[in-house]
Amino acid sequence: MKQSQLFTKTKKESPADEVSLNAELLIKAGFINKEMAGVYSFLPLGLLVINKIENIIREEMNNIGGIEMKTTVLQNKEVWEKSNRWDDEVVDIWFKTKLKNGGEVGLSFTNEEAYSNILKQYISSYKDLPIYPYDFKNIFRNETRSKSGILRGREFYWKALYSFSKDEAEHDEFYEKSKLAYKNIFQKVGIGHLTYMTFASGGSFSKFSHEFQTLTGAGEDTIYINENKGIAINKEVYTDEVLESLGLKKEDLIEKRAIEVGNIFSLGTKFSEPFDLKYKNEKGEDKLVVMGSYGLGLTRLMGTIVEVLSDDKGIIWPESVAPFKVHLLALGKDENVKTESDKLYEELNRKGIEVLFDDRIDTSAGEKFADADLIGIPYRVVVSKRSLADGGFEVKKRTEANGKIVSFDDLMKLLETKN
RNA sequence: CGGGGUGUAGUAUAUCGGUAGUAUCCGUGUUUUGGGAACACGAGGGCCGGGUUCGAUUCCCGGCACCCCGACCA
Repeated sequence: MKQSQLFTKTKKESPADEVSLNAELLIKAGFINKEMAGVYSFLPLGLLVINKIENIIREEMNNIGGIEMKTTVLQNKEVWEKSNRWDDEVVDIWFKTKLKNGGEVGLSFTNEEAYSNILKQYISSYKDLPIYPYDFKNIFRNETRSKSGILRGREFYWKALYSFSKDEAEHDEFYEKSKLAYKNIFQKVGIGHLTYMTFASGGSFSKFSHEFQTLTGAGEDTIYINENKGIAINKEVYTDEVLESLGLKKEDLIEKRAIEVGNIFSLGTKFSEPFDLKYKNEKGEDKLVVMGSYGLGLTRLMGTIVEVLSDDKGIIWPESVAPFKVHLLALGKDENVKTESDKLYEELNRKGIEVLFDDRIDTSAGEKFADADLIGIPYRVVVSKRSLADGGFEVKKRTEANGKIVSFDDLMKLLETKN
């Protein structure tokens, strides 16, 4: 993409109405636009990042048997009454509205009911199980206080998978697989080293759930981590009994602030009962389906990556989720610079290497450098009179202080290698 | 939901009970081009409603919006 065609512009000043680092950087760099408190649009650059994250998650979910679909945002009141979660006294984060004909609808804040209701039509035999449907969708929660930019919004984008298994054993097997898939996801998006699988409360569903918590001061949770074992305990279940059952000792744990980037739950028959979600086993007996839920907020994950990976100049995207792999800067109005940078741009596109080309004519070198640092694309390639005189193109990683001059061929070789 | 704070050009801010200033951004022109270039000219502003006052952007009341702390958080 040519930067001259990208309508977003970077901002020099930090927004006055945002304090959180993720919102500040993402707004300054032109990834998101604030619509109201806790509600953000994703601009071209932001959408590219979300798409990258989405594809990583999709790949991992498909690997463990997930099958993608799409549930609706508008929710049927009657369906939620079955599980007793329509009442505002029970769930206080509903956005609800009226239909013109007088009926009521809600905007989905989670998907258990929708999936249970749909799957009831298709599950009737043990031969139909297990199944693992999931979707990516926008979710709405009427939070009394949204905060921290895109870390806690009223509208956000998430992935939710639900497991439908014949029994506890089959459920447990998938549950363990999902843990590994989640670990892979966080590893791939570049925050694996800061993300701990954390024992947490299972709420009203089960004794425990597992959260994936990324260490950051911007987080909302306090967890106790065991660095050697790579696991943690949420403060909400930090008791002697739990420590003992997990074989952890207090003296090996360190208290940290963290943000929950994913959460997996065993649901048991909490939803299959009210929805009468049963199947016939081999003996012709009716059995309740055993369920699990596996959530992951993509927008929160994107915000977390920014919180954790940036410096005083801007964002430092891991290559796996960066909007582009290469930021190509053409400096000056020299004809050779134009010719060579155009040529390089075309060649990168031809090879399928994602590139943002700063082809703006009247923009100074300093401004282009500052923009490149702020936007945070992994590789910066400079074409200028000076670089050409020195023998080619200057390439610099966002994480490095100084670049080096390389020839056209060496540059292509470098950028073609998979990391 | 409890507490605290803030609303002034697109953005960031200053001052002020009496013609609202600066930077940036935007437009035009000239000179520039390796770390947010320089000069000139130009365009652009007081959240909404009420009150006090000769006069309110400023003071008072109400509303709305936004931020922060806490509560909450499948």
